[in-house]
Amino acid sequence: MESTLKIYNTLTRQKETFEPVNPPHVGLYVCGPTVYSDVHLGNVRSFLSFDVVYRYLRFSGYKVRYVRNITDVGHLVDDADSGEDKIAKKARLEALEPMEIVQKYTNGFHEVMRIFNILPPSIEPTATGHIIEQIDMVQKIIAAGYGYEVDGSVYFDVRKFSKDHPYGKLSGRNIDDLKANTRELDGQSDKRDSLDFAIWKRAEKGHIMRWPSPWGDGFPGWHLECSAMSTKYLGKEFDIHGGGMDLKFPHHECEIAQNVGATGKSGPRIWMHGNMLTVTGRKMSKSEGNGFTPEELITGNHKLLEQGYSPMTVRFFMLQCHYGSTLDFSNEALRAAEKGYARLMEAIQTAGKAEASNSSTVDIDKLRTDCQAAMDDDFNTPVLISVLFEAAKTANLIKSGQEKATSADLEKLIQLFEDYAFEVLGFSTEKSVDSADSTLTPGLMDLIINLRKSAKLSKDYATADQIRQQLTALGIEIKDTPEGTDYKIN
RNA sequence: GGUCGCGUGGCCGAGUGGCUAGGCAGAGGUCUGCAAAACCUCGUACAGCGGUUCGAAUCCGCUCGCGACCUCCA
Repeated sequence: MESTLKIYNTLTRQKETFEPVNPPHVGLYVCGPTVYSDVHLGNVRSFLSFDVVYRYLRFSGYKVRYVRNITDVGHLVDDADSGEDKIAKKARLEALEPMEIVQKYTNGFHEVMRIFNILPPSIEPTATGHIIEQIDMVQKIIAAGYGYEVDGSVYFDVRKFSKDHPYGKLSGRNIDDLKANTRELDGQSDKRDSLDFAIWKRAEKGHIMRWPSPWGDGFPGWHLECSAMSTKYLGKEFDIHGGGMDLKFPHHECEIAQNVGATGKSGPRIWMHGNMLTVTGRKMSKSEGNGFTPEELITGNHKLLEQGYSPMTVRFFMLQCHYGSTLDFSNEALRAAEKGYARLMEAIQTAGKAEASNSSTVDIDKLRTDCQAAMDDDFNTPVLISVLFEAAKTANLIKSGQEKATSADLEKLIQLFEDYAFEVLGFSTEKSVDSADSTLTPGLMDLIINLRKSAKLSKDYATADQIRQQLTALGIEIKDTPEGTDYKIN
């Protein structure tokens, strides 16, 4: 397969032509959620970005194994090593079993993914399900000389590692700067050096989540799971690793060090980082408390929200921005997206109703080429959407007879929308599907429209307008066109 | 403080040496009994100051403003 896809690689800071390690297979790993609280919009943006990456790779003919983990252990609540496991803490607060917390928020996460039409990954491994693999990796790191045990905990020796291998390349740091700027934290006395990070942590008494290990009861370090699971399912060398920009350092930097330390290989060839969602210029984050749950977004029940927005409106809104740029949330922008999305979907419906001609005045192939070029250029969804709007305009012009298309061209146009709007961008039509009414409604609407038509023909505009008004009140929009009357249920 | 990034028309947001991004809002027009929808036309924007160049929003330098990471975060 000849690749025309270019991807911006954070590691090299440039766009690179995508060449899979083992074509036509592609290994894609994305850092998943920590399931100790509800996902917020910023999380959704990240998973959405990589959903489109996954979709486009598949669409381009690759056989993609997409691994997105569930972090159900290992992140600490407070400062690094002195803290208590986030999930364990939440469990105590809510008087639940840790795994009950994990299940609850995992379910919630899946529901949110479903609502936003984000595809499930090929494998969704959990950290707790890969303790053995993680212990194994710790042992390999120790054997390679980059790990040391202190009193039941194992740390990664960053300084020693950096003598043999580059450390900090991904995030553009050098260890001397880091050293100078590292905060001195309580409870770090076990470490030989403040740059070092835990890969296995001793469980104190009362710590609920614990597993036996060669170093006593404990739990895996925060960065280890991704290294262990990506290696297990995608190999020592694979294609793409994605995640949020905020994971670049230290999380991804540590992952690389662990990979090299344990396997001799650095893991992914390409690192992709999605940028942050901001609210009035500030990063939306859990700690800032400026995010919304998806439910609040959809219902509009949040102080920052002037109204609710449908999941597809949000999806469209986010994809109108490149994944690598920050995207600022605002009601005004979301409302603009709502209208734009509706117009696009409307035009796609229109394409299906257009009449074919004997000849064409439109160039659908050009549109398709443009769509591909947009996505090939580092998944440039905003440009793709702009091309889809051109296609939408084309559809409208064909329908109104200002342009002509053969039936073959109409087919191509419909297929273009099918491919790029639905399959690649993952939009879906949100019409309220009420199966019982779905056959009745068109008949009723024809009846009503014909009544109004009769009224209009007899110049009884009062009646005609009344019908229109009352339909509008019911959420049905009447559209008079030169070809007749159409309607749209909002 | 260290490292990195950003600043585009009323709003959102692509582009990154010369060729219309696109959406929303606004103005005018076509169509219509009217309205809506659809379509057409329109704004001639790139933080500021210098420099490189035949030519810069796009490259370089400086200034101002904003942000991210350096601590769990997508």
